[in-house]
Amino acid sequence: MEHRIERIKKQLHAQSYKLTPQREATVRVLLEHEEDHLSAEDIYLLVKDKAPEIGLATVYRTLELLSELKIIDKINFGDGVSRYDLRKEGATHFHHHLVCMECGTVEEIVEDLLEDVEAIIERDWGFEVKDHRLTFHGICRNCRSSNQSK
Amino acid sequence: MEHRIERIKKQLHAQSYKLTPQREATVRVLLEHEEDHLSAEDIYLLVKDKAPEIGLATVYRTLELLSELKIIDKINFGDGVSRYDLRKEGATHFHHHLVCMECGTVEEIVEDLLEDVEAIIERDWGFEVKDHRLTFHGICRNCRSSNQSK
DNA sequence: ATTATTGCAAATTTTTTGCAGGACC
DNA sequence: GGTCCTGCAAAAAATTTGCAATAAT
Repeated sequence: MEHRIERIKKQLHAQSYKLTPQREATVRVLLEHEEDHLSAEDIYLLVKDKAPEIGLATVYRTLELLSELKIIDKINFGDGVSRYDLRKEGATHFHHHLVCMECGTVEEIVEDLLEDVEAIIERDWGFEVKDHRLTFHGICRNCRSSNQSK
Repeated sequence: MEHRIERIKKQLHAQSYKLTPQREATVRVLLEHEEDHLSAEDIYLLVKDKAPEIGLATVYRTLELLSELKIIDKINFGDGVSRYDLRKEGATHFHHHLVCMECGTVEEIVEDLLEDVEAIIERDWGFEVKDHRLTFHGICRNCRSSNQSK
């Protein structure tokens, strides 16, 4: 945990940004909720516990900064809200998501799975892939088995 | 063009919705701009040419209805706006997109490409895939070649 | 000192809702 | 007559901006 904060601090410093207390509090919330997919508002409320004087605008500004530095990714699951997701350590590509249409759970997939597809895109479309967003919508394992027993 | 309107009309009637003049005007705009990825506001402005008395709220309501019936798909490329994209005729899955980070052009990919990946998701995660969103971010063919000549 | 960063309030942007009036069986 | 649909205006939700005050180097 602490070493991840250190790493992020270095990434900021490398671009001459500072890890201010507000930014650190925000990063800590993101680390502590790595499994979740929090909105700016969600994050704001959680950060307030650590740093009650923080403003919502600062949270937005911090999230934007972290996005630019590719420390987090902004993602949208179709409700009107942007959500923010920490990149996995050392990952160059954004991970994938399985959104259950029944219970709303979001599962993460770290495996690449797109190597072949990206090769085709580069070969047949001449498009140089830098990043991707892949989300599957469907029914998760849990909902499937509870449906069956109905 | 006309037969596609007819088809959509039938799809609406099948769920006992009507293809009102406002809805038809909206669908026509979508058909005429199939290559583009218009926002609700964009669509509103274009529909006003055909049906000047239409209100923005009606456009939103129509787009929502068409989304529910899977005639169009709502998509978000990371700017703050939702965009709407007609499904290709007979397509069961949403098509993919290549977004150029340099010129902003959005290219469409109709080929499935995800069959293998979806099989893995179903097999290894027990997740029943119903639909997906796949967007690649990178540099398009055009920008790559003009970069090279610099 | 200079520059980056913050909190607050106000402004903007995008989308949704309430409701009275019309259209359509 | 009842239901679906519409336009308008107002409201709500999400995000951004301006600016004066503060913190860091």
